[in-house]
Amino acid sequence: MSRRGETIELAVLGLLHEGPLHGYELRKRLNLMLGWGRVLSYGSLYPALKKMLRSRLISEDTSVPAPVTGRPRIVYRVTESGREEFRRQMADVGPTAWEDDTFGIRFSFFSSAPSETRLRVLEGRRTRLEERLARVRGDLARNPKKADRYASELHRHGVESVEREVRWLSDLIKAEREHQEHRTAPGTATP
Amino acid sequence: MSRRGETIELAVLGLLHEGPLHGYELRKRLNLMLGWGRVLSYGSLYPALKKMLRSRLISEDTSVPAPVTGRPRIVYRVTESGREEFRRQMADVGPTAWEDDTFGIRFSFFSSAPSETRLRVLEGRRTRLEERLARVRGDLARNPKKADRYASELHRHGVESVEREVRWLSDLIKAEREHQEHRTAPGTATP
DNA sequence: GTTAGCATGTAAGGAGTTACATGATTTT
DNA sequence: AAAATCATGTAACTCCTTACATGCTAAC
Repeated sequence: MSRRGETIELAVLGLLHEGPLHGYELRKRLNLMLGWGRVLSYGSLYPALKKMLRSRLISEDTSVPAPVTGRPRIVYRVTESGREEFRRQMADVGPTAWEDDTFGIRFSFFSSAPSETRLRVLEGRRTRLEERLARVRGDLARNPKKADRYASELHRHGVESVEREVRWLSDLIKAEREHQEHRTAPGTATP
Repeated sequence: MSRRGETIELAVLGLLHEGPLHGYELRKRLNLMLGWGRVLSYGSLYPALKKMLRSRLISEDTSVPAPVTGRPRIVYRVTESGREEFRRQMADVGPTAWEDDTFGIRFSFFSSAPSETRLRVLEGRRTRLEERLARVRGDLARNPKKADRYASELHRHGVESVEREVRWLSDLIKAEREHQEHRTAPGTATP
């Protein structure tokens, strides 16, 4: 169910909010952010930047020479339309917001999202993970002949990892709710 | 670094070792095995099966009618050359063996791999994860201005998850070594 | 009667990788 | 003298997804 989607685009938009950057530097930051195994290639980043230029989400500045090699370095900035797009995407609470690839990126920029959106995305993510746990457990119950040591060990570890993430999300949701509650007038909560 | 690679092929080969299966059933098993978010589409499975037919890794049997719909159901079997290929891949100890997508599949079929290979793959995987931890920690040390609550919270959780997986691997490695030691003559271990 | 599950496929397209191409500077 | 880091790109390709196409049976 949908693992696609402009992963890089949102991350670039978010990073450029903190200040202008050139491609090479951008890739390093992106790798830190997407981290955990994914190493983005230039063949993927540069075409993505060109595409974003064409759709006016960012603008380029070729006039800055690189300090180390004399070569012209291309510095990118978010445009106003890019800022709008970023805001729009960060306020989105559709299913794509809590899928594996996108969740991490959105979470990284959570400070830029309204508290209400944060809560919805966290809850959506938790529900998705709980659905997976339910599915795996159901399949396991219907298919109890699995005797292989390694296959079941992998399963056990997988389930535990997901359960751990669910607990992590629950803590964050709780904190987010408490934060919301002392912003709204106490005693005026929806009954 | 390389997340591609015939992920499905190895999994299909492994599953068919346990007995012949048709596409629809194969997809269900595959989804359980790759689990955790990945839901394989038919548009991905059927062409892969055709390709494997062409390269003679599997053979088809069209003569079996489906019990539920009367429609002809296509049952696949591993060929001898498929078994060879599976053995070859399961004995492989190159870097692809411990990358994210492939590691899980190889691990699932670890019973079919020689104990030596298991040990190498587990150690390779652990080393890979430790390299990632080192890289992330290094980047963090060089870049200490990260003050954003959410970004650093995500990082913390990521590091903890990877550390957990490293501990899991260490336990498995230990068990695998003990298993090897009581197979080789005791007291003859390499000094 | 309509939803869910069984069952197999194709065509178009997206997102990203690998490999190639180039070249300067700094560190080992 | 070699390797690493800086810096930007293109072309070909791969793997996989989405959407489409078809039709039957069982359960609600």
